[in-house]
Amino acid sequence: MPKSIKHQKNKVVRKGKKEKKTLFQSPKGMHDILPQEQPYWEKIRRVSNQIADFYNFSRIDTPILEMAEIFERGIGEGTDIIEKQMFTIRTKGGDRLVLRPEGTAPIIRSYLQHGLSRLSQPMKLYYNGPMFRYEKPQAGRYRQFHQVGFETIGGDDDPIFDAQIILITYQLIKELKIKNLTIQINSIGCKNCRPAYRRKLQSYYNKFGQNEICKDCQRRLVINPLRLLDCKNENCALIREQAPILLNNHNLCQSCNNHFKETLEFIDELKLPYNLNPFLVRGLDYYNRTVFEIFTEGVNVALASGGRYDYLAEMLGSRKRAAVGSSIGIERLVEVMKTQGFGGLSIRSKPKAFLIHIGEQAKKQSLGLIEEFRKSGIKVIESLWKDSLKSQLRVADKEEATLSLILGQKEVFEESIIIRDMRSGAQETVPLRKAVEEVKKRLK
RNA sequence: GAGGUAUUAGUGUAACAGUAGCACUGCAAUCUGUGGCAUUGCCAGUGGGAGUGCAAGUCUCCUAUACCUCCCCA
Repeated sequence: MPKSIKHQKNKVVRKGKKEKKTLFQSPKGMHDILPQEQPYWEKIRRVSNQIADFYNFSRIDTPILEMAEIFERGIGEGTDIIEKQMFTIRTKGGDRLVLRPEGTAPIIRSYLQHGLSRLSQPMKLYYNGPMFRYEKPQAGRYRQFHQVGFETIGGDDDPIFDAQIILITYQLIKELKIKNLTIQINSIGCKNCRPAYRRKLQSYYNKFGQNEICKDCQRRLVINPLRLLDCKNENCALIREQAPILLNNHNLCQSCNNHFKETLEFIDELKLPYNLNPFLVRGLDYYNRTVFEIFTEGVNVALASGGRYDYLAEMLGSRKRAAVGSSIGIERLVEVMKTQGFGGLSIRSKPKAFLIHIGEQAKKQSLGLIEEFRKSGIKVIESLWKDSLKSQLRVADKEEATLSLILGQKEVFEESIIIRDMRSGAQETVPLRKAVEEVKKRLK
């Protein structure tokens, strides 16, 4: 029989037998956080809680959904986040709700709504939760992602608040043993000086023809001139070299200049590794003055970013209130922790003892016996579905139990139990009613 | 939103258009009262859909997802 026919047969048989089922997947750009990844997340939660507690930041949680307008007013109509990246829901009552694309605007909304400005100022708040942006996913860029953020709201605009936000953001990342961090920092001025600078920049770029400036920059020139400074195109980079810079020539007004200078002085004092980056601009409209991003070596996206946003409260219908904050991308941290070999993380505590049963009677008593140990705070695990002593011991070994407790037919009859030291292999039979006490003694 | 690459058991990988293999993991037996080692066996796979062809993991198209360069951003 020729091969070909045989193959054909096989194919028919295979297709006839198996109807292919398409399994469901998580939505595009949205991921499960599996048990083996949880230790990283738990570590980040723990470190951020500790840092927040030490620096006296109180936790705040706001809804996942907010009125769309909060972001439209705060982040800015011209930005990608608003124009293309919001998941929008229309309620039956006609409200436009969105899955929050970031955490700061909702917090200001909450701060204003609940009159937190009447408590002692500044209000120091932190949050940790999922954010949503409808965009094309890539490594380090997801449709659902998580941020931890710190906000200092109210009081005056003392640059020491800027420095403290930068410090704790930096320390949080450092605490996770992420190496070679650098802080990029810049000041983007205020309502008084930025418009003039923006015009200056526009007129500079307008000197160049369409052939000299890339398409993106031609668009930026109209929509968001500050972003011109950010372009990665080679020609544009050349042009940029001669561009007016905010930090020079009194492009920043006197008060912004002083504010930035003082901020840097505090950071110098802390000896944080920063670079003055006059080309750093942020995509969100609400920023003014200090802006910063934190990077680790070898990753070209920021792990964290933030800045001052004194106008946000005003944009949301209140009066101007000094505020500065930061947000940290948890997925990006996890990714770096993995690649930089942050090992040895585990959430579950190692079991102290492992209960092995042999025979029906022992199996019947085992759940109750484990409860005795739980009451005494001793972690006892088991594999009660397995019947053979061997396989139960094998599991005990794999789970790295210190002791094994063997309850067999003979022991049930005698009301005793065997305690086996898993390292030495030494074992001893003790009365069952003294089991907890004896295990405790051996665990010391 | 624009271009590009990839997708083979749970994981990591191999296969010139011609028998889908290996390693780890898991399960089990060797060994129904003593683990780690070992041996043997078992479970499990070409993302989905169409096309070309005697024959498709391999070629073509569509689709889904992931990733890369942009846009933008945590």
